[in-house]
Amino acid sequence: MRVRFAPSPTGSLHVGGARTALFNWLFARGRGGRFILRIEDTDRERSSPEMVEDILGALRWLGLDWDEGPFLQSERLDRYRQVANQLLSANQAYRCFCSTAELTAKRQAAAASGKPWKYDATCRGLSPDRVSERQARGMPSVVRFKGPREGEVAFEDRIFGRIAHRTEQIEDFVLVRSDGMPTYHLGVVLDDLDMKISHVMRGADHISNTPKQILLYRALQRPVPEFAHLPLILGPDRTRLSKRHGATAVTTYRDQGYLPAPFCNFLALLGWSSKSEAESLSTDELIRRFALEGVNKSNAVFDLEKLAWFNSQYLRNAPAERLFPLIRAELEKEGIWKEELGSSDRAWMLTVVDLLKKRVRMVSDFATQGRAFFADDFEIEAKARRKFLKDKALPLLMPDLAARLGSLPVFGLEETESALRTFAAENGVKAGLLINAARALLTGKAVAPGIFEVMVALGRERTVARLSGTSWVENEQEG
RNA sequence: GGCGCUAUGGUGUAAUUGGUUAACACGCUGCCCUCUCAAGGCAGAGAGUACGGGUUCGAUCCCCGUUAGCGCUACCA
Repeated sequence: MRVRFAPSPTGSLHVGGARTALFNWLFARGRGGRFILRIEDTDRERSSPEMVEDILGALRWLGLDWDEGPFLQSERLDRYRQVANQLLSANQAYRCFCSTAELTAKRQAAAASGKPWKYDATCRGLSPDRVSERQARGMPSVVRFKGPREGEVAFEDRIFGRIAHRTEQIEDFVLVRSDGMPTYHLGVVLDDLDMKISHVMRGADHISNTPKQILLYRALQRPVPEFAHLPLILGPDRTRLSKRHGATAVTTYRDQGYLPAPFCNFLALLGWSSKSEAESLSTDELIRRFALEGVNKSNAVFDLEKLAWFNSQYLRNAPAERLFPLIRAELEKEGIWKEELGSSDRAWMLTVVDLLKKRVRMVSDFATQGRAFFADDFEIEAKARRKFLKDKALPLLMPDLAARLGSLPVFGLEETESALRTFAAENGVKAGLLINAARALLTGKAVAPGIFEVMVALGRERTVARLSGTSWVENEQEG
């Protein structure tokens, strides 16, 4: 069993492409097949090497490793020309000299009068003499497939079932452009043939192209592979996902702090169902369960909320150890990484990660939401001030509380809690008032882990320093 | 316009391939817990399966039509 993913490098890898790649990969990994990567870069204008790099990078990030390739179509040009010539001499293709201008004029005329249009096969019957005469004159030409004029092309799609077209509605499509480059149709079938692809799994936007390709297989007298077309991924407005809908490139999800495993998990469930109750599945489970039978036919809407949920699930359940390198990268990005965190303070760092991971949605949140744990310079966010630092009694109470905590013989969870609560009782205020004020002062946030866990994590020294500091007071009085 | 495909709560999907009070997850609402926010627990709203016809004792499931959406209709893939 051999499958492939064949993106064209005209843009970065988008979520639809990633889903196609993932399905192919899951299919191969689940049944001992080979996953081949091929780059369809025959469109010179729109393809670029940078995009090839982007795509490879995105696939690596997703963890979709390939067994063969990447093969570039631009390196197989001789092969396409050879077969095109073979088709030409077998009278299964012909040279067409119609100019783009002529063609578009005809097409527009047809459209204007509401008539359907397909290439009118003007050059199909050209005599060999005329052809060589025109070529001698240097007239540019393309090679068109000489399709059958009657009959039917049908195939059994593994997902959509039987799909049939009448051949007369298929035009004589172009195989080789006037610049000598093959078109998509020639490229795919030849590559899939040469690379011995057994299952062609791709987006449903190719479903109407398949009959053309089958005609080519027939002309070449080669067996047709299995086809499995995948429903498309749409934006919230049910139109095809595009930049209009926000982020479509998988690298932007990577950069935003999503993790590959939950990202794949989410993608896998777009158009496919494991038929199990649990949806949060590891990559291994996805591999084990994936089957073409579970793929459905209708297009799916990309739901960011659910993706975020998968991500937070994964984060919450992941061992701190595994998250460590990712968080380190985020801290470096924020400029608050310190070498000790990787050595002497490593164990401490892991406990902080365990503390934070339960209420985080993205990896980047560790560096933003959790900044106060790793750095002493942090802002107290406006929301925290507003919610927790307004009380007039606070400027007097907090330094005293700090002193009380500072004098504790043991600085643990229970000790800090009972110290704070008795302090509150002595001063006739609710513990919550002090707790929340401490939250703002210690973390700079209105949202944080349990306050005594925070204190213990920060340690006595930093806790006392932050609680007794008074720089926040003036700001409050102004506001 | 032509051709093709699809159609279950707001979203993703289920429903022993004709027999269920139409299920699960995300999201949403309320309550509990509580030091915030999550998480967790509990309760709940939300679809009668696009619409209309058939077939059948019985249709989410089979057939036809309509509508809508999507795809293809390039010397783009």
